[in-house]
Amino acid sequence: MTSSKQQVVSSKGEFTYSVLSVVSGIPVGHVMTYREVAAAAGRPRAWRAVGNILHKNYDPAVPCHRVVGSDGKIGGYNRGKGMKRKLLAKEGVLA
DNA sequence: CGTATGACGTGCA
DNA sequence: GTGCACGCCATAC
Repeated sequence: MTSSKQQVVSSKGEFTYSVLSVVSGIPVGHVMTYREVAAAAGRPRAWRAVGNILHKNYDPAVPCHRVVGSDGKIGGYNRGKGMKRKLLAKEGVLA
């Protein structure tokens, strides 16, 4: 395969790519906290950046609505906090 | 390049 | 029980 490196990562850090990958891999009916996602991405101390990444990431393939705070509380959502809450309730994650 | 922010988390008063 | 302040990482401007 040719040589050199291919920039398969869209111009973003490896950490961002991992976070999006992990979030997109969350099964329906299950939620992960920002801390868990950051840990799964390889930076258990970067949950703060995870929120930033999701906030800037408008990728529909990333169910950021399955990512909640440590209290299982909804933080925010690039499409509307109400929408996130509705999606969680629909999946049975939220009462 | 450097600065400031951000969808947070935790501890302490 | 509640509120305030600090710390941490990465991104974007």
